[in-house]
Amino acid sequence: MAATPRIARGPRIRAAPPQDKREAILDAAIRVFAKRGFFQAQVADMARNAGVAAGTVYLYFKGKDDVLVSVFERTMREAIDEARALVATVDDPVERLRRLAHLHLGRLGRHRDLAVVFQVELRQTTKFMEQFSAAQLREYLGIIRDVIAHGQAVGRMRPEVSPTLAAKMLFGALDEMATDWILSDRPRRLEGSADAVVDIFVRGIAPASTAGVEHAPDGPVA
Amino acid sequence: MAATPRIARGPRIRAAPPQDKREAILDAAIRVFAKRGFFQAQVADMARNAGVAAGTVYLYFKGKDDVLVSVFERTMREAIDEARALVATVDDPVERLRRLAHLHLGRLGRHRDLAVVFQVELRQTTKFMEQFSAAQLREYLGIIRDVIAHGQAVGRMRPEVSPTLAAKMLFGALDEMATDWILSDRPRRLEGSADAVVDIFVRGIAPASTAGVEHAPDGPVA
Amino acid sequence: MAATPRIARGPRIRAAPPQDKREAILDAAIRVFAKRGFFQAQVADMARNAGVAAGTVYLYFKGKDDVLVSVFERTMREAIDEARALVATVDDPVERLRRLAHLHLGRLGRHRDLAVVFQVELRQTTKFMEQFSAAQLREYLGIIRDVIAHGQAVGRMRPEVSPTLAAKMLFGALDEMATDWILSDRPRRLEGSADAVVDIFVRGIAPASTAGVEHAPDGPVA
Amino acid sequence: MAATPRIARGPRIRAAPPQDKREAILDAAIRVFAKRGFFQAQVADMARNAGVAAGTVYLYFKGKDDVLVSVFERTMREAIDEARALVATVDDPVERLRRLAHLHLGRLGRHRDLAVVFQVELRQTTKFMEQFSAAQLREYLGIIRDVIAHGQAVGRMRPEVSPTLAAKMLFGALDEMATDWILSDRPRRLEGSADAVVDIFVRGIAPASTAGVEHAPDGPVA
DNA sequence: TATGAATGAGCCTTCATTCAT
DNA sequence: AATGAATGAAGGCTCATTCAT
Repeated sequence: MAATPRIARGPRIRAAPPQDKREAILDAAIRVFAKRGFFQAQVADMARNAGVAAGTVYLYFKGKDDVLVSVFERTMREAIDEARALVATVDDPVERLRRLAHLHLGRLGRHRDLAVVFQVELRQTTKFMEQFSAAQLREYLGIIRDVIAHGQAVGRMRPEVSPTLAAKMLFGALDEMATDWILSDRPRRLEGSADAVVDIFVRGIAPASTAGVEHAPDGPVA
Repeated sequence: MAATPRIARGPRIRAAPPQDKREAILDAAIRVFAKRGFFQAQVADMARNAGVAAGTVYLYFKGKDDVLVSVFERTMREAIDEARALVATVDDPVERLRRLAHLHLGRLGRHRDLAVVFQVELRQTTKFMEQFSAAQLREYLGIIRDVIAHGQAVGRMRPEVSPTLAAKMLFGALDEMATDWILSDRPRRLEGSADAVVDIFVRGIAPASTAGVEHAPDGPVA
Repeated sequence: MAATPRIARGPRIRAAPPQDKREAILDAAIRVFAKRGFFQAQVADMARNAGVAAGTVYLYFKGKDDVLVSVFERTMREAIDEARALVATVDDPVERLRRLAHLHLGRLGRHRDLAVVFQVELRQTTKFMEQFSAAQLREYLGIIRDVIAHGQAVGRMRPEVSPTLAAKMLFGALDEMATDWILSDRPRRLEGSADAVVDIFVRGIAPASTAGVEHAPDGPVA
Repeated sequence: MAATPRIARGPRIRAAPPQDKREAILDAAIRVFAKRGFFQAQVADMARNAGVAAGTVYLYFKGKDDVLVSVFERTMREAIDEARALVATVDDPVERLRRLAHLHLGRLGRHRDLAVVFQVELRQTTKFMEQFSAAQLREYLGIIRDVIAHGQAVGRMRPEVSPTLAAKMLFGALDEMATDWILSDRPRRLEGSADAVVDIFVRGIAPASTAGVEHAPDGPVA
């Protein structure tokens, strides 16, 4: 979303076809992983869901593991790109966090299956994930960390707080909202928790002077 | 703790034995689950690790699933009991949270394998966990929530914050510390993050007036 | 049944005890084999049913197989003894067959579980039965065969019929009645089929002259 | 039989294959069941015998049970079809029974393994067979019963005999021949007993007047 | 004798992956 | 590129049997 519009340069012959199936398989995989869990999911299910034969999966992926990793990477790439684009657009540190939280919970809230895969399945597989994609997670956390560090630099956030720890803390808090949302039955909107979480968090890392000062949730910040 | 000193006499023939093996299997299971992950763990491994035959596992558990559930339940029961005992001992709301955080991270930090199982394996299996033990998780969260609600009642915490949401937020933040600790290689102490997390969190939910005020860790509060 | 009343001679010290359990296990085995089938039956079930511990079974039997063989042998011994006693009492060949059929179907009809074991379980296990107890089956069939041969000798049965084949035929016919009775739900009496079967059979092997002649069921034959 | 001669041309690419393996597995299963017995038979053996991998069995059958049931059903279908065809061809009631007996014993005599499975294995498994295939057995018996009932209608058989009981009796007698043949070592032909059994049986249910009268085996009856 | 906890060999079944078509 | 029938390794679970008590 909000992807940098690719300048239609060059012909780009043989555009979509080959990757159509790859995408279809990834989408099907998300559904199946969400419903059955990674280990219980069968490659044949993914294939059927994607409308291809089981063998075809192996034309696009090295194996079942690779499909999961690819789901992770595709999503993280999008998330990172969106987060980067957001930071480039908004200047106020607090507003940046607020919008990042909305982005995060919004994405998961819109794709429940994706949320399940990320909150539930990817954890359990962390073991083999370590070898592959920890870098992207770090990158994502790094964006939050940098926003906080920048906030400290401009005096909007308390300097003695570790930006790294604070970033993890915010991420963890949002994560818990997502996990909780998945496990609960009530059909409330996940994104609805974003402001409250960020509010508490921002107060928590606000400089002593600003504390108590209403941090203008929606005010003319950016 | 402080078990009633058994008068060293009397028959007491064949007293404890039966549960020795059950505990041994649970401990072994934690090690194996931590190393291989639930689905890749083999019952035979658990048994070997516990020093019993594979079939013996089935004398104490209904199956592999039951072992995992039992690990969860045993640990949660302990955690809940400890948390309850703590709340009964300490009165200051902020101190309660600080001590709960130490308890939480301390326990996981002391048993890395247990931490892995809880942060990684139990997530992925949430699916079948839902049916069994969601109640205990809710109970644990409920303790935190009540502490916050009480803090609000006594004016130590901002009343417009949802105690439920705040509890999840704190839990999620601590959780992320644990997950991050597991995935990182540096041998720092997990419990070391407790104060920083609680500090930010407590500031985040502090009443406007108290913000910035040092939250007298052990002072004569109650 | 109708066992020759043992003259109460001698003290018979230490009478029942030792074999009480053996008998109890055999009886329990019949019930369990009938309900679950030999291969699905568990030794532990038999033991529980007999009111003893699993290990006790091995004090009286070499193993599960031996229990089945013993059930067979105990029953066959009784059947053979009864059949012999009958033949010694009755002289008329036709009446002998009639009474043998009643004995056979009566015994099975009275103990449905025993019938199930004999008609169903013992067949499938014939393989390992061959090695043990084929002899007793032959002995039982031999009694029938001898009755027929005697019937031929006294002119009551057609001489050109093979007594061996005829014996098997009668046995098979009775057997089918039992099998059918087991599989059917209707609570009719198994022994009720005895006369009809024998009637047809006896006519089938009757000398040409006697055919159609009522075979004087109980009349003064001998 | 007498398959329509396929014109030897045309594409006919990949015509039969799919069921080749299924049939091969069924044939192999008969051999293995005959040799080891159902419960002792291993799926892997069946597969090896059929020249396929173990997993392949599960492409054609739901499980081991299903293989046995399928053996039964395939054979019964053939037997019933043959019996029906025979009845449609022959008119004389006695001759019908004679030919049915030959068919029955001939089939088993030609395939000793099949005979073993039918006489031995299928009995012991009657328990789970009840749920599946009792109908076909009844159908088979029904054919015999109808032949007898018809024989009574045309005055060739005694009317006071129950056709159902008589059918079971004949079936049981033939059955015993087969079982006995299996257990015996002598290499005599099983089908050789057919005439003798039918002869006795037919005399047994013959009308008083006809008794003793040679039952014109092939004469112009119908 | 009797017990029953413990053993561990054995096997059915699943399913990721391959490969001939 | 696509298919899907075939493969075969792998592992959870059962249960007959043993043996320390």
